[in-house]
Amino acid sequence: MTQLTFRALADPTRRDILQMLTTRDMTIAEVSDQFDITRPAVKKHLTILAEGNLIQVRTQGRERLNSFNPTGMAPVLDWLSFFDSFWDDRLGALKTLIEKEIQ
Amino acid sequence: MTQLTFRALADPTRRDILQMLTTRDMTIAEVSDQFDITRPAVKKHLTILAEGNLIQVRTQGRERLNSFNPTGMAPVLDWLSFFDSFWDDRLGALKTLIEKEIQ
DNA sequence: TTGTTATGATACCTTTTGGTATCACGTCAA
DNA sequence: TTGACGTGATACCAAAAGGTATCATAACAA
Repeated sequence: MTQLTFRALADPTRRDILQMLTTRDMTIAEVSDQFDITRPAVKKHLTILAEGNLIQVRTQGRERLNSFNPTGMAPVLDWLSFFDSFWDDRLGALKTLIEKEIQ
Repeated sequence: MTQLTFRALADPTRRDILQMLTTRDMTIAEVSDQFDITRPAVKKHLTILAEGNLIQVRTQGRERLNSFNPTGMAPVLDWLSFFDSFWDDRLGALKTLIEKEIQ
């Protein structure tokens, strides 16, 4: 669902969390340490990110490791591609071409 | 402000309005005709889109024409470019290269 | 001038959102 | 086994979001 992805990206804290998770997988506690909000608040953000398919969670003992899921960004990229011709024709055309070539 | 752009894109109605405005400039009344919500509701959406710098408004007599502003999407593209290496290295590199060439 | 039309602005309501405090539960180590 | 630790879940709160109804204002036309 495209809406769940955009919703997940609408909050600045969640966007920051997402960028953090690109450096390494983290537990909730580790993520919480980086922000001035409580762990339950971070948990809520992670839940919304998971609903938007932007992170994946795997259990390891009593820890739960959260990792960035690049695939989840696809709906946003797709939606944005609608506007390709507006910001630059050449770039848009090339992007389409390369994306086709990849498959 | 990046946040104002993401906030503007978070609502599905606003995203639809934006796509509509790529076909032609429209007044509030014209936009309202396309949705099942009242004109004041549409006005609110247009205000938020304007705050996100995604549309521009010009007065023409007693009408106010709303037009899509492609430049406003830049903060989102910039933020997304952070993840370029994740979804495809070749595409990301090429994009950066072309963007530089354009300037 | 007067009525219609296009729009802006305000007040108000309900739901969602972002946050805290708190408790319950499973897991690891001594 | 017992205590500490990491996490999930729930209840609750204030603010923001999305919506409607309604009124005010400016411009066009007869």
